[in-house]
Amino acid sequence: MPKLAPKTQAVRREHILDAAERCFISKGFHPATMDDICREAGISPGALYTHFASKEELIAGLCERETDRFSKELAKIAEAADLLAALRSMAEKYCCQEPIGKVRLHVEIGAEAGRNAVIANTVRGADKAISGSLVHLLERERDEGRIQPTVPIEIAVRAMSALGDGLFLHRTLDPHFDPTSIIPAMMTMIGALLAPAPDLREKTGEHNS
Amino acid sequence: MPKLAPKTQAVRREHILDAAERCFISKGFHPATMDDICREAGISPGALYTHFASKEELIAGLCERETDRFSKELAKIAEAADLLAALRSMAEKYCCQEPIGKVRLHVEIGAEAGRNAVIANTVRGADKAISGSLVHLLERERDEGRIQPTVPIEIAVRAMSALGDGLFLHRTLDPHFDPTSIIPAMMTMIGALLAPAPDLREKTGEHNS
Amino acid sequence: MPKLAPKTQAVRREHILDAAERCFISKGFHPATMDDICREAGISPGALYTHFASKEELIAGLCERETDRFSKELAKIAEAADLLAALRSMAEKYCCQEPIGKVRLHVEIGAEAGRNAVIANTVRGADKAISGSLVHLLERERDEGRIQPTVPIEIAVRAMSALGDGLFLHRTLDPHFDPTSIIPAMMTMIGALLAPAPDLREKTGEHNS
Amino acid sequence: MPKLAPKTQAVRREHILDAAERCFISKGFHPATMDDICREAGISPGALYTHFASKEELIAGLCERETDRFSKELAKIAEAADLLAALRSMAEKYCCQEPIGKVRLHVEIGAEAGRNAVIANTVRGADKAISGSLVHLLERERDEGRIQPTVPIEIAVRAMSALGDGLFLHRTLDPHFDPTSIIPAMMTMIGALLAPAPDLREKTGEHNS
DNA sequence: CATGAATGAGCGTTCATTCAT
DNA sequence: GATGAATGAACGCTCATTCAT
Repeated sequence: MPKLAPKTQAVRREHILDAAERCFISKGFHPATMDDICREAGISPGALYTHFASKEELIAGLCERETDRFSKELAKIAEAADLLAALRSMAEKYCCQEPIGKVRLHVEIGAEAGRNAVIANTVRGADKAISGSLVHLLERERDEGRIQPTVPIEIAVRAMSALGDGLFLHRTLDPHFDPTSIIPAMMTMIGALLAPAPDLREKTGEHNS
Repeated sequence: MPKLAPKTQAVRREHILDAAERCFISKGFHPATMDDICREAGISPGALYTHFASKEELIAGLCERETDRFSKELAKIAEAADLLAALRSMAEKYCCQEPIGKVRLHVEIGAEAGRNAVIANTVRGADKAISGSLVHLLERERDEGRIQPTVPIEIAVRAMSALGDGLFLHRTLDPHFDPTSIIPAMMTMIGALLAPAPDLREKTGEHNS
Repeated sequence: MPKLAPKTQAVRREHILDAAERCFISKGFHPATMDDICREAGISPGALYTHFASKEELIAGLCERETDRFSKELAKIAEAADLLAALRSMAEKYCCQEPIGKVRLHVEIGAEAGRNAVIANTVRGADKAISGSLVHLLERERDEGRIQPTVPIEIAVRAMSALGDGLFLHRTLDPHFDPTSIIPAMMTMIGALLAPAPDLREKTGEHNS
Repeated sequence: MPKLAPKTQAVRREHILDAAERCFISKGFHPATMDDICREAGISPGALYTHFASKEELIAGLCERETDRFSKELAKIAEAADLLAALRSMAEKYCCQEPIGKVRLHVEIGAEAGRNAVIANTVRGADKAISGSLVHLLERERDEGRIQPTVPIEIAVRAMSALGDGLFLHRTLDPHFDPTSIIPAMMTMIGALLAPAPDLREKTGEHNS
């Protein structure tokens, strides 16, 4: 019996990942059992384990897929002429429009990464990919003279990313919290980061001294 | 053994909470078992359950304790004359000096809160207490004319808090990440939030239109 | 500190027994915990254990009390002139009017007796006391010529008692079952037992051949 | 390991049921643990739980099996020409020959049914099946003129069944009690029930008025 | 390759009983 | 005598993973 055609393999993987995602979102990472996922995917445990060696590989797979998807959207957004408008779109997309179930799963994966090196590596890889794109985008902007040359880009990206992730945590804790309400404040912060106001630089402006 | 003096009771509770915290920090919330905690505290399961009715009450207890401690430090810091300096101290204290184990636990509790209403309520209560203090602090500053009257305080506090929590998530994901490196950027962002630069308000200034 | 006055002792015992009975009836023998009983009685476990050395002594105590009460009622009923009418009263009292909670407890105690010699002995003692009274009653009836001299009294009492206990089991299994509906049939059976009809003796009449 | 043939499944179930029955009989329903049963059956807890979802399903299974077996024997006995002889056989079979362990378990299940609706339903179903057969048998006898048309069959069956169950309770309480000694009395009672002696009907004859 | 029955260590929690105060 | 905190063995059940078919 020859190996399954790679394409079939990939399709099956996606199918399982879909099922796993639905289960993780609806029940949570720990409460969802491998049997739940098998049932959702309509396959047997043995079949699942030929594609993913463990529960943690399932989240690893989910992370990668999510990163790919997000990177593509990010690339599209990055083509916009106005940087701040593009960043605002990203914030709205990522922080506000993401369904609460995915937000919760995202936080659960973060928590899990703190204890599990395999997951931590995967998540770190995903973060690097996305942050890397952003860094590239900002470097281009800087090189083309659209943002201050003194802006510490890596740090700015980290701060922006932290802000977004923090919003995820807040959405997890309080389902009534409406993230759109702080988009303006976020833009103020981001704007300040990328083009520090001269009058503030005397008080707080360590990052470009 | 007549009723333990309330003080002794409290001491015992603290003792158990200490043991639980050590276990949760070293093994994680889910992997740490009630037996681990009993062993660490040197008591029997029955004794533990006379003080805490369940594993989730243990984290509730930990949350409350942490909130109390943090609130006290916050109060002390808030007495400083210079608001931005005070906020910087807080950021350093909370985002940078917190040991990585506690940071991880903090994120795990956040993740758990997304699935468990009891924990969610506890954490929400803790957040409210701390955010409330910050709101009061900023309102006083505003009333005394030290920050712009147009600043939307609740939102600013939420954004600052999200920024801090996001840093926690980043520390969890990457143990090599040094949070002190973005304190300056954080201060830029916070400074902008509390006294938006006029030249940015045209571009991003929705929050005080 | 001198021993508690015997009377106080007895009062306390009754009080505990009352609480235990309420708990056993409402929750069942196994599900009711010693703590439930302490709470119901308003005393501490230590106090309970000075009066009853174990959970099984509690049911032993309950059995004895019940037997005493029932014996007294039986004695009163036995004074009636008409034997069959008296037996019918007893059947109604014991099989029909007993509240379902007590019926259930009675069966639970029977089940427990099958595994626990202490309880078995107590229950056996209670049964003996009651059956003994009935035997005496019937012997008197026989000696005074009111029932056939050939009736095997011990066996008849056993059969009557089994019939009553069986009804308990049926009430336990089916809460909708109305025991009054079979009182007439029971009386037919008891009547036949005490004065076997000559025409039946040819077919079934071993017991007085 | 593809799906086990239904037959193999059934064999496995029987094997587990056998082990459970041995454990319940030797230790009692509550004291016997799931681990005891696994050890007795030579399987792991997980394997047990693929066949029976809980401890209570195990007794449900035992009840059904017992009912099936008993129904078959009852059917065989019912073919006998002489009704009273058949009933006597049944009484001997059911009340006397049943080993004491099974008798105890039977009573324990009855006690449990008083507190546990799932078990109560199962037992009630089993009772209905058996009583139903008896009712049919007696109706046939009546229709063929072999017992009085006035006999209230349902009630008679209930009374006979209660008598048998009561004997179970007595055997549980007193292991030295010999149930064969009251078979004759039982037959007298049953005989009276099915063909009430005219001379008794004036005194006790409510059931066919 | 798929199947699904089986594994088995381990979980959070309970509760009759004890005994220092 | 009373108190109630403490004990600790035990329980029913779960579930990620394996492997014979």
